[in-house]
Amino acid sequence: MTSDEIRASYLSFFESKGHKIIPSSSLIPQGDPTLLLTTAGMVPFKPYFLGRAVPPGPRLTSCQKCFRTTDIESVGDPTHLTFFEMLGNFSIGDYFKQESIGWAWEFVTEHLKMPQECLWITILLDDNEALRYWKELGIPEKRILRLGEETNFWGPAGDSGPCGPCSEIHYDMGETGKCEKDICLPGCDCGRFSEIWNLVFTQYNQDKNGKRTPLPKPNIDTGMGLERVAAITQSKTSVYETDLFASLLRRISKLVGKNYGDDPTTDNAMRVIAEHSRAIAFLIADGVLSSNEGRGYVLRRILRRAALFGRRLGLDQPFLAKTVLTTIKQMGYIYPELKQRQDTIIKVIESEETRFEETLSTGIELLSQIMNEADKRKKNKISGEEAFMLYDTFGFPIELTTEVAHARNFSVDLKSFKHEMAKQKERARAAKKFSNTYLWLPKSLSQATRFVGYTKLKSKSTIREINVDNEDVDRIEVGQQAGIILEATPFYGEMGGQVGDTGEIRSRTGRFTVVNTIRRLGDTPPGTIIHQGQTTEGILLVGDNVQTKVDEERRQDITRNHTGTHLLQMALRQIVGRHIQQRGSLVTPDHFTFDFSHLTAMTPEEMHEVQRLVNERIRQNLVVYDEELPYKEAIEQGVIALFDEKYGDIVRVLKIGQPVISAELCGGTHVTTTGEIGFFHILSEHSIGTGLRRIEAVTGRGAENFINQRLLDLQKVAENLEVKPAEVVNKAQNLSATLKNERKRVQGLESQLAKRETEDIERKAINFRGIRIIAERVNTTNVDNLREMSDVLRNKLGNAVVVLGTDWENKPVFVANTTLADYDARQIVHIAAATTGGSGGGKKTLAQGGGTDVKRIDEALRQAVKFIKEQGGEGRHAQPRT
RNA sequence: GGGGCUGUAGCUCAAUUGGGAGAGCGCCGCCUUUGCAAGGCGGAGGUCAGGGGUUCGAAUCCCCUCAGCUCCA
Repeated sequence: MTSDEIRASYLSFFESKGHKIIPSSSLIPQGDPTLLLTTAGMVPFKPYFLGRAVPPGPRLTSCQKCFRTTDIESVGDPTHLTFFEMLGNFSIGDYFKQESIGWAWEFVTEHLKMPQECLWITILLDDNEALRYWKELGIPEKRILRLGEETNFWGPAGDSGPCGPCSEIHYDMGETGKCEKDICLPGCDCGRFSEIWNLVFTQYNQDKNGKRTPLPKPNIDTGMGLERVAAITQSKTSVYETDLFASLLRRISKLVGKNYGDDPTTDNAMRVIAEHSRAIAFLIADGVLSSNEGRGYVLRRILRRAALFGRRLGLDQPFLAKTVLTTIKQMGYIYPELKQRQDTIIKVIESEETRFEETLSTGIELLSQIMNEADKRKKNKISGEEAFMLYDTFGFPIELTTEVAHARNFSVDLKSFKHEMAKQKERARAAKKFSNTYLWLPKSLSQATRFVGYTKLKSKSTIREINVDNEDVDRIEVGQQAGIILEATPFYGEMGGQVGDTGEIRSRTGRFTVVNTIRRLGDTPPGTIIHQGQTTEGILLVGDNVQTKVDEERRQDITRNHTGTHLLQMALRQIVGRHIQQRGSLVTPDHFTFDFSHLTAMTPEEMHEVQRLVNERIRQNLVVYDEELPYKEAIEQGVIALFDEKYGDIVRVLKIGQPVISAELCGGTHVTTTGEIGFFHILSEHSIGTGLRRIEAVTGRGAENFINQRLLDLQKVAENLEVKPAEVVNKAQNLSATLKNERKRVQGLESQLAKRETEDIERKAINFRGIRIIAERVNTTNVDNLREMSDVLRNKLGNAVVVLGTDWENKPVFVANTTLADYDARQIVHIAAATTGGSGGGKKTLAQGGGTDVKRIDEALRQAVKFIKEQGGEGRHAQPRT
């Protein structure tokens, strides 16, 4: 059976058992910020299991793309994978153990046609219920193993939540001859047994103390690895020999010019490249861009690892685009996102691969420097610190350090390298902070708050809950801070980047000022809306009828900015490229930011063009309206959805224009026609990380304020330059050119003056025991000139000690210059500078210094002369230095 | 989120405890010469990424911002 046949047969089998087929969701878990990547088939169904969202049916089945980072370093051996496909069937409070076990057996034996005598079962020690169902199917008890909780109990994820025993089906591939144990059974690591299917029976809820209580409606969650099953049905010993990898390995061996299977080390490297090529293609297709954090970092790591192993096979040119293309070709018709984003995938790979080449060559350069240094000291060891520095700061892989070092008979202290690594990890862990999210979880998980704020900014409602300091209360009085939940509200709770509303809630007896509105975490939209603020009058009670009123002006500012983000995204996609994807946004009353995926900085022309297009759309006064659609239908229509966002089954699609120029899934508030936005202006565009850019912009009143401020600034500049605003640019250009010329002219004049002054001073030289001493105050204010003058004087006079002082911006400055061996310019300048309350230094032949008291410059020079005479006073012969 | 490194002439990079901004290549001019990266002499080109601080004095030390590289979570 081919892998395509297995996939199709699994899904149709469970469809025939009343399951709804759910297409694989993104590798980026939706609505679950705690997970880096989708690691199991059940991840997209978690909200259903937790009762947070209504499933499309009680029985579901899927073939889910999965990615596990834990085994990255192990990839290359015949068994480990980072990317894999997981087949699964799920019961959400519907069927349980008996059906699950029966169907699993039926599918494996009748559809996959696996011989019964090769199949082994494991169950949890005392799970006699599961045992009974397996036995009823005719499986001999000797092939059913009872194992402990470490292998056969699942969850909870974290410290509490749903969990339960599991039961696994293992396949016996026959004696490998490699096993050294007396009895070889499932779970043995010799490779004889392959775990193909895990049936999880979630029947308990575990609380934080570890106490388990039975769930009223237990669930089923199963997972069967497609790759492993394919290996068995195709009678292969490794997943890499299946049809899933065949064409990839063929492509790689053609590139490398070596056969797969000839040499174990080569095979290992080829497997790494094959595995990572698949993973790279799927990660990028789901919107991951290479970066130095989070998912992007996972992508970068495997991409570089693949490139590294390619080098080992002698590939010195970028090659990953080619292998990844093979994957796209093979899998593209099952996962259309691969084909749709092919261009982006190739682009990302190529840029990352060349970047890695650069990293490697600087690393090799640095490493050989280190070794050259060590050679000089007759050492042939690279310390852990050095190896870690190469890795941590320059990204040079430790494997390469070892490799290059060994080639030159150097050893690497791997032990202390690991120690440095552990320290780094500890630092990162210690720095992990708690996010200051609102902690209150309302006790009554009643239905979501009805949001009426799309059309109204005032409404009547009833108080459902009040909370003070994370505890439910019945009433609040003046001055108390609290959170309030209403039956219905026009207040928009912070979501999708749009900040919460402010305003007030009034009852007959009190008034509450809302300073922020948020939503309860973990809810799928629309969620429970919580009004945060303070009682400003009287008292409010649970059950009170209230009048709500949103701060209208502020809301309208927010609304204009929010529609602005949609227009901006439309314009970016049209002008910069279809690959532009929103990665986040922040919409406040005064401005908004829009983050998007893009590899390079935008050009000024692009910015200008985007701005022009958005403003044109505003002037066209297009109608803005929303529609409610099933999620799937919306996606099929090509509506833009955010990757990280979790959407309900029925989604709100925000459209602009007829014909439509923009359609996005969005829960936010918007203007009714684009003309209301007034004006749009981009404030800045900059990088927020590799492949990520941020645009900051304003609309409406914000834009007006901004433009006014700019015009005012321009007016002031014009006044200062004494020209009309229109002439400011010319004037400024002229001024700076003039300034530059003037500076040069002044410098020329000053050095001319200095030259003349030098001649005057030369005559004032004192003769002293065969040398000439000059200690003079000069008019030149420029320190450079002072230095030059001293040079000239010294050269002209021959055996001379020159000290010059001047007043530079109301501060004394001194230069001492001599080439005579008996005099130290540093000491001389120090005496002079100290006299004026400062200090100085430099070289023995030329030193400079300064002080604070300009009135003492002359005194300082006298002190310097005195010092010089004392130095030379011992009658030694002064020797000119060469 | 927490670290490390880098930013100096058009390009590649120097500049020792803080004390005179440099080299090579490239560019312009002149001379010499016609042979493969020619030679000689002369010249232009710098807000030392930007801002603030410490200091008599900052490319150099401290803080912030920007840009790039990199590791950890």
